[in-house]
Amino acid sequence: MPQLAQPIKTKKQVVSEFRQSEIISAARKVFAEKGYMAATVDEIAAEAALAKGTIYVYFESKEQIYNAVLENDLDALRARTLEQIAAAGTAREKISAYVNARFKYCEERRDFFRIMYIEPSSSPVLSKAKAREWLREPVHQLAVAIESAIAQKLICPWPPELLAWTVADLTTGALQRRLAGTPTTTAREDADFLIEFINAALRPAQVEN
Amino acid sequence: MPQLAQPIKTKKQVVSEFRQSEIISAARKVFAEKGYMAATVDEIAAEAALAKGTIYVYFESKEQIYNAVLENDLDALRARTLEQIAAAGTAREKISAYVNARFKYCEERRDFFRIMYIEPSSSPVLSKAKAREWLREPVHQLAVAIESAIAQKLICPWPPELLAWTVADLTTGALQRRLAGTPTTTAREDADFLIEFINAALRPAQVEN
DNA sequence: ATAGCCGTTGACTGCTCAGTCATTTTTTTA
DNA sequence: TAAAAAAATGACTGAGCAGTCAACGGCTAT
Repeated sequence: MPQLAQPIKTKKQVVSEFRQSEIISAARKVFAEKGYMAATVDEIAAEAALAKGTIYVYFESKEQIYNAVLENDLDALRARTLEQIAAAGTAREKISAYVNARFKYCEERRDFFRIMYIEPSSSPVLSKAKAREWLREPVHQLAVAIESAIAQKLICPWPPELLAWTVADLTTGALQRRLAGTPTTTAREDADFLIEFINAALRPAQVEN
Repeated sequence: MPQLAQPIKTKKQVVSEFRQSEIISAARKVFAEKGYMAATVDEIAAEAALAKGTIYVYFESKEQIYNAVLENDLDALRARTLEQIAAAGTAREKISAYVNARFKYCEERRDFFRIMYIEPSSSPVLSKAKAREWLREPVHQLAVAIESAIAQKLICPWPPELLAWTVADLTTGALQRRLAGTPTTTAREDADFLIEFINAALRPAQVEN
């Protein structure tokens, strides 16, 4: 029985993970189209080119599949957002990085954003609440950067947390609008507008000395 | 047979409308708690203290009940928002009026806003799309006012439509956040922050003459 | 009082779908 | 190549629920 010492993952685990990610991809597509409730496990199985029974070998329930999709994508989105924020220098640049990261990810992962924003959801595990949870850390990072920029009098002294959430709201709102209809503007234009708009609000008030 | 000439509505119609509004109220509550899919017509019936059969005398389907709830409340919200915008003088005041009208209505109609914003929805008639439709007119009114204020050089020349939608996004975002968690700030504080923030972004750029 | 009308009722029907599991197919091992 | 193990399958079951309808009771008119 050839027992290789190195591999941490057995072949079984590798295959299992591959199947899981296949199922997740299929599920993402179906959930994005139909929403949680209207999507059926049979449809997910068909999309994944598997029988329903196979799905239940890798996941315990429809709800677990849904959670796996969300957690998978939310994790990636959060990681990328944090990375971009960290790479940026000033508070203004970090805000810009936040907006751009979200816009970029939204373009790449249309289906995931449909689930998050447009989706007729209705899962027992409110996706809205989950999304907000995953937003907390990036938004907090923005707030920290904003706070220090205020201390240095670089920007207008708005409450940092509130301002950071406002940046998030503006981004979310713009993306939702883009996903809902057929946008007349490019993503770049929308993102640039937001960034300029926020920057305008951040200008320190003219001092009347 | 006493036939009063005046009444336009027959007794039958009055009773019918009364029952419909009773059912709508019950349905609003149940839909806000459970979302469209998870809510059952039996629950709505129980909440309205009626038998399920009676519900189907006044509405054709669960979907029709849902539409009735949304249309009823969206109509009222739009009417009120337009009214407040119209009553305000300057563009800045109109923006202020918009934000305040939404905040006020949200306080009064918690359940309706839950359906709109938090709700695990999943109806065949996407409520998100409906809400956006009903937003169009108020937002357009803002855009018109903004456009003329820009022409008068009262405010910074942002694209009017985009700016108006941004005001809507900020309001929606703030309200969603309030509904999702237990807010640490008062509604007044949140609304005032938004209004000040927007006004700051609208300051005409300092001219370096 | 009583006949007839009409709003109300809730047990019932049919359908959809999540989740199961005995069977079949594929892969591994010897 | 054959036996054993593992993976995949899809027909089936049971539960939940939208929508129906025959029967009921309370009100009105005579």
